[in-house]
Amino acid sequence: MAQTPGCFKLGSSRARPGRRIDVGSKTINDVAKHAGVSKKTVSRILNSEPHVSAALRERVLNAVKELRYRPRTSARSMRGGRSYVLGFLLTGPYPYAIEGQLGALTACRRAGYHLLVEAMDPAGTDLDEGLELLTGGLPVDGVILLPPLCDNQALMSGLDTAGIPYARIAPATDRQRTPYVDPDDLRAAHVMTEHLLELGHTRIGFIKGPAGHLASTLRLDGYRQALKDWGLAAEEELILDGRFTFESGYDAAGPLLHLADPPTAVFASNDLMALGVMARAQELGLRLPQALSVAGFDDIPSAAMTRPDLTTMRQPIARMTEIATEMLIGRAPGVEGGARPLHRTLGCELVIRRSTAPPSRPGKTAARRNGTSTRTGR
Amino acid sequence: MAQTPGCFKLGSSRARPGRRIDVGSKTINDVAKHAGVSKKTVSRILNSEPHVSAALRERVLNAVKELRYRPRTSARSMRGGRSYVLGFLLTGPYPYAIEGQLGALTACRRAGYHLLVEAMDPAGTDLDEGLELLTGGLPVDGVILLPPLCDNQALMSGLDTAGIPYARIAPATDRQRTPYVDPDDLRAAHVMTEHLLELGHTRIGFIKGPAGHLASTLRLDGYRQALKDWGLAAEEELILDGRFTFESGYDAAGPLLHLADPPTAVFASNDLMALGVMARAQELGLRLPQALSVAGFDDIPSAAMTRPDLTTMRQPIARMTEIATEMLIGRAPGVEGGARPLHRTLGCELVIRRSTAPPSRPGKTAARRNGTSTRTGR
DNA sequence: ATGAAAGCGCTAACAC
DNA sequence: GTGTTAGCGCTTTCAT
Repeated sequence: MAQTPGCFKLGSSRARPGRRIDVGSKTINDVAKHAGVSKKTVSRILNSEPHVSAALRERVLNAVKELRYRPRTSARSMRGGRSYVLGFLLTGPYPYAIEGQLGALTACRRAGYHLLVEAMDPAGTDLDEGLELLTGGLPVDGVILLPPLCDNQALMSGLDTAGIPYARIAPATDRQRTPYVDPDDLRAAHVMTEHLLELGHTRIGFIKGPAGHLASTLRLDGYRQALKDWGLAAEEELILDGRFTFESGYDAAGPLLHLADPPTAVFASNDLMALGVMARAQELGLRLPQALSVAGFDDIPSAAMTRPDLTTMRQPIARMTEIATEMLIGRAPGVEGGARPLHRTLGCELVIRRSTAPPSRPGKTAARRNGTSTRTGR
Repeated sequence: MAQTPGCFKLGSSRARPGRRIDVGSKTINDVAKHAGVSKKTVSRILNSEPHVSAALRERVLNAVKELRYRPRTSARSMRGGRSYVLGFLLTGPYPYAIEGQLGALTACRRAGYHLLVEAMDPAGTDLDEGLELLTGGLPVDGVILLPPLCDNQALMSGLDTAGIPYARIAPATDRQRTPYVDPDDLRAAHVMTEHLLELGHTRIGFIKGPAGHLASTLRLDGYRQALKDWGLAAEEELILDGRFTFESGYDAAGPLLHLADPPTAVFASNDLMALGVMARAQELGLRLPQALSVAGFDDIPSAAMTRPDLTTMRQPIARMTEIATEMLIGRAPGVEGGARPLHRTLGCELVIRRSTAPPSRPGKTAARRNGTSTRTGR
């Protein structure tokens, strides 16, 4: 069979039988000796505790650098209260999960934390097992919750009971309960609607998301608000139900496009539905964007790859999780974090592609209210 | 400011100041006392070491269950050689990364392991920092390497030096070096080409992947092989270069479709390029699939969401990482794993959608060799 | 402001 | 087969 050097133990000055993880690594004792101080002093400095003279601090920090010393997390978490590990829960193969992890990792690396992923059924049937994983073997200092887990009551209660802090991304319920970061859906939908209005559209269809979903509500509100700001009445026949799925967009497009006076543009409140609308429109023989402008929300990878490519709103997923992670680390036990804001709302970015264009049969021009903006939010 | 129950410490019988992770948790001492045995016996049983009587084993296992005891990973890894943590390296927001994590987690959970993610620049500029993360703070017992990291020589050498085992997914180089799992690209491409042949196509274009990429080579070989099996000559004018990107597919489609005798079908060796081909074809006014069949490879999410939706090959990413993880765990230090196979090749699944159909202007029928198969490989 | 000693929960080594 | 002892690398007391 094949050789597998990747799997053999490699020797080292400190290697002992059965100890692979020690390869080349220094301990706090080595640093203390090298700097001529006690272990405790090194520890104090590494944990930025008070009562250390600047002189010693520098000496120790130098020794740390020279020896390329990194404190063993497992040893720290034995005596101390922190594990320096954060949990990231995965509910399924959603592309935004990776982006979220990348953001969380940015914050983790900066703060010397690690990120542990665990799979968890969104329905929460394996809740107990999942919680045990988070608290049992390798207890985490905190958890980052993305939709749909961020609105799972049972999970949140379980975390509360276990005493594990958590920060949420775009939570729809119980918003005062924990720190969270969310996108400015209302403003973003407003901006997108204005984009369509500026193009000259006045009959703009809207496909809603599932009821009870906060983002659904906010995006619809933003749409209504923009129409109102431009002196237009929202016509209810142009507002259809959807469920944030491709199929629901496809299904809603039929009735919408068969209206006696059909819209010249459709704003689907997420990309999946927008793609569905485009698919249906093309099947009906409509040329896009001439016969129909379509706009989405989310900027999923597919958005850039259909023809015409989709105008949409990009959410700052990575930034949101990064900030949420910072909130979590700032509030981890043993760290002062009282001054940090608990909530943060981030703007979205309008990505104009070729699925939106001026209408070929323009309606009466709407009154434009103000200038163009590409960034929404603060 | 808002209340944040998620962030307060909760009391517990064993809670001490600064120790949150102990909430409600039992130690090996509790179990030993409860079962009336020594710590070591419990330890032996939990680590399935030999020399324990069945009677004690049961008693201890019962105590473990009753007390809901889970050994603290940090304590185990202090004394023992294992950390019970595996590393998963992220190079960017690729959708397959999540699928891979899910597969790895399946194997991890089964074996009591945890999965730690770290971001690593595919170019390897932060290689040292990344390796330090893997070996330093929370040392991992092994790493799962997906493309493109699985062919990064510097990274592999670093892991070898650090003595960290790794298993790879679909490695292109140095295949005898470590355990790996890969898809049967050759056979899958053969099956896809046959699908097109069975539909009646005889002029089938092929868009290659980047040179030096093993999958590129194998997929091209599969295509050539199938043509040959059907008694057709591969025409070089139908085989164009690509780089596995949407743009490269789009670019290659132009020359291909402007040929004097253009193909009636195109097999792009990945979905991104297939989407590019479709986009270009539609811009040229071709109706799909009537005027042109397009097939891809990978089954990325977008494949199901373009119109017509894309016929493609689904790779068993989750299964592959699951198996790779098992290889890794089986070979982790302290565990016997000599008998396990080091390499494994998995079949892909042909997903027939509406982008492939019989040609509207059929060429001379090719000689069919054998029956249809949907599953490739073993 | 600094250091010495104790001990976290577990497993390796060595008794018995 | 089973128990005892020691100690992993760190942080916490508590002394100085």
